[in-house]
Amino acid sequence: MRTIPAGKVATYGQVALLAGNMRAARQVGAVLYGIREVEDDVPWQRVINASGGISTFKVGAGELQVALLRSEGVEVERTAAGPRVALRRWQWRPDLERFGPEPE
DNA sequence: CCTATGACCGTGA
DNA sequence: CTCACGGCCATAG
Repeated sequence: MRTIPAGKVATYGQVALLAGNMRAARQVGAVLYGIREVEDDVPWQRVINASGGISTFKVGAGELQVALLRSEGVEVERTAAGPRVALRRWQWRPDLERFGPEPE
């Protein structure tokens, strides 16, 4: 997760894949659940679900995540279904980094 | 060993 | 766009 660049986001499944098991997305979330926000120095805020939404249920954590993402340049829009990020544009694509920004 | 659970995912209606 | 379903697999009990 520390390899995810600031200003980009990754999905749980994506992280799971990078970790070796594409189908262990749930475990990724389970790990994040136990993260010590400050001390562990991992950009947990860059991990969102496959729909571009925030998955945490911890009160306040969602707001914090949105704030953190915005502070690093990621656009988070407010929809009826809650905060949402356009993966089309903000998802980290390790294999495409050298091609520059994704054009919408 | 067996069941229930969950910061998930993809597909199909 | 929304919703339901089935699949996943490490953990906890």
